[in-house]
Amino acid sequence: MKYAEIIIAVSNKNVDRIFTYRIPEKLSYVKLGMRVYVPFGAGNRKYEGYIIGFCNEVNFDKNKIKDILSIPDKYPVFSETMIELAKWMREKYYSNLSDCLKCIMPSIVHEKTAKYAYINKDFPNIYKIINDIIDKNNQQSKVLALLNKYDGITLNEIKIVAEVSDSPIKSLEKKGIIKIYDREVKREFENLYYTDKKSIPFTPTKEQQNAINTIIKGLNSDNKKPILIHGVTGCGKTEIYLQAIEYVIKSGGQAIVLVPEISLTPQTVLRFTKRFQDKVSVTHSAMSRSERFEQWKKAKNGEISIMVGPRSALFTPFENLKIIIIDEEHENTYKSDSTPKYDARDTAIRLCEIKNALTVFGSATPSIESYYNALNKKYELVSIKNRINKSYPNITVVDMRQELASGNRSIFSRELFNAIKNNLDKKQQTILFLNRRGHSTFVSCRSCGYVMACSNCNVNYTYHISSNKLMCHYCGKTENNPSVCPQCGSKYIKFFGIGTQKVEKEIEKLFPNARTLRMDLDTTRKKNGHNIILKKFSNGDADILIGTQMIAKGLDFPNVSVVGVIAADLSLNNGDYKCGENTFQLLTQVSGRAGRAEVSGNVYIQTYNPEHYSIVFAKDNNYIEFYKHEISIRRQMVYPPFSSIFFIVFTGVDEKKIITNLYKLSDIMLNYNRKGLFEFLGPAPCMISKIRKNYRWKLIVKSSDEEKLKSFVIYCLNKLKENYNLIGISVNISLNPSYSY
DNA sequence: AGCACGCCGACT
DNA sequence: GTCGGCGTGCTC
Repeated sequence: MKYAEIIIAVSNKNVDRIFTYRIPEKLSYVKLGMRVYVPFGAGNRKYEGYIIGFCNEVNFDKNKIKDILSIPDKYPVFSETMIELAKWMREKYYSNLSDCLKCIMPSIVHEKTAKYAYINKDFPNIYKIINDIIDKNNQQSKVLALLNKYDGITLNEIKIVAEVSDSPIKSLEKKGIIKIYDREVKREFENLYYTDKKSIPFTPTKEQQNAINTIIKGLNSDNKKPILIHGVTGCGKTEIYLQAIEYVIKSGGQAIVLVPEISLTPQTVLRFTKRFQDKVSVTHSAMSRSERFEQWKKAKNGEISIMVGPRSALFTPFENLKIIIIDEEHENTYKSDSTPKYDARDTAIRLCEIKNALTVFGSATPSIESYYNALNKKYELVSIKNRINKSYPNITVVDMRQELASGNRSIFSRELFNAIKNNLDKKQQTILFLNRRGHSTFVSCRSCGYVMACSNCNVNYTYHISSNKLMCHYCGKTENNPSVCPQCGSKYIKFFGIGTQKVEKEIEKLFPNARTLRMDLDTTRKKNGHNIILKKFSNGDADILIGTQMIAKGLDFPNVSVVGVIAADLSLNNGDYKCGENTFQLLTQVSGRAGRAEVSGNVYIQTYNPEHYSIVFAKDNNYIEFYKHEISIRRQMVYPPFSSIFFIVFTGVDEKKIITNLYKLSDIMLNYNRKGLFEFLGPAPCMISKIRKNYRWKLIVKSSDEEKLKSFVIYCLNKLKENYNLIGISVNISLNPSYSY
């Protein structure tokens, strides 16, 4: 072949296409999927490129063709399969091919650099020159004023904050007033997982055997359907995975196991390393790039057969991939929030289609979408109803309205208080859970439990301290903050806002002798913070563990017999159509922490909404009834899976500018929505309406036709870009995001 | 992304 | 007229 078809490693829609280069004689060994360096653009600047095809003829001016410069690696960094997968991701997640390929490639090869600008202090009389330019009040002065304040920021930040194109920055560099350097972001690592004594397969229960048989049948079928294993907590799902993988390995196949987050599920991960020892490799976020690259090479060379890791482990280059297992399928960590915004579940299914492999999802509380797919025969459903050697905890729902009526204004109900007290006396451990997710506060009545909600959206209002107003974060509607409850007239209607620190202080006040540990974003920020806290707690160095949802996941502490949910309402009212689902999943998970071994468990769920379906069905441990209720709401409100929702987010320092342009976009969309195929909500401020001086507003578009929706949104965005100047606005779009923006 | 081209206003 | 600054369009 004379020419190579190359994707340039530049993240920009304008260059998101194939460029053809000549293969020089000395580089004739070049292979598909290799990285290359090529001259590109008028300056023949050296760029990285990826070979995605070859050809002998071109249909444009041959004089334009340039030669490939060099090949940096000994082997291809992705296979034909991965190129196909990347092409699919480009379409599905509205991104460009180079970003998708970068995402799939081992991370060692794409150095993460950013361009930083600095004031050139070696330049004679530099500050006099700077002040002269600032006085002239031109584009360059904006750049310099910014650099004067924050020396050494990225070019991207300058462009956004100072609202300039790159021309004035370039001019300043040419004059020698500023300098621009590439700087690399580096990471440290620590090896946390090692192979221990080999574990031996258990004899499966009837239900486990049935699940294993279904997987084996699926593996041997030509027409593979994804399998959803819906199994109650503690039903032995991991053993099913282990035995299915055993089968795969025996027939020479390879397996990928995705887990939500390694640091939060160490016990599950150890089950894999114990069973398969050096055949298995684990990747996690604390690993260095070179360490991960080692694992990548081992996988490529067939030295390992199993990869356990977070969603990025999906791109492990196994030649004989036969199965992808996604544990805790409902977790939102399976959706990426950086470009390309892929969903590991859809992407796994696509990869399995290409590879003729089998996808297996597992969860005690499957996502509504997945269970819907299973009931509609898109997935095969396997249900496991019995726990192994474990009884269910006793779950008590405590009505906090009655506590208030009885004069108890503490954050602990009398029942939970007594349970903690007794547990301390018995020297058993307690977990207190507070879902402090999201920064928003909602307004509710402490007498009757009424929650202020938007009539348009069936979504609760968010309280804005600055304006003392209620606002719907879906459609933008505002209302005054009521002084009395519209339902019962009580004056105890106010916004909610307690955090884990407050819970810790209360415990110290009420139980001065109790030893407490707090686990949340603040206490785990430092390296290995999770493990230190968890180890202390499992060693019995503390009586009470207080934490956010990070303590809800698959942890197993045999001595924990009381679990308290301080305010189940916090996750019920986060202004998202998924909040009912999230609450049910969270309560089920948290309850699973109590009484896992000999000790029987008691769970106390404190709430102002004891009759809310998410709480009622979590108490009864009844996923099926919960699903029926939730799916009827989704159908009625036309939320996923009955529609697709596009979030368009504008971010920028100039709030007025992002709002006016988002309204312009909304006008364009309304104008082109002649057939009424699309439904709009907003513009409205994002959940977190300002991050690092950048305001964030969103527009939501809904439709039952995902393909039409996608092309409509892209078409309208292009119209906006053609007619208005969007400098200083960063446009972010994503489909059915898992968290509310 | 980053380069050249061509337009435009300010200044000799 | 000329020069520097700035937006725009193209890149195998």
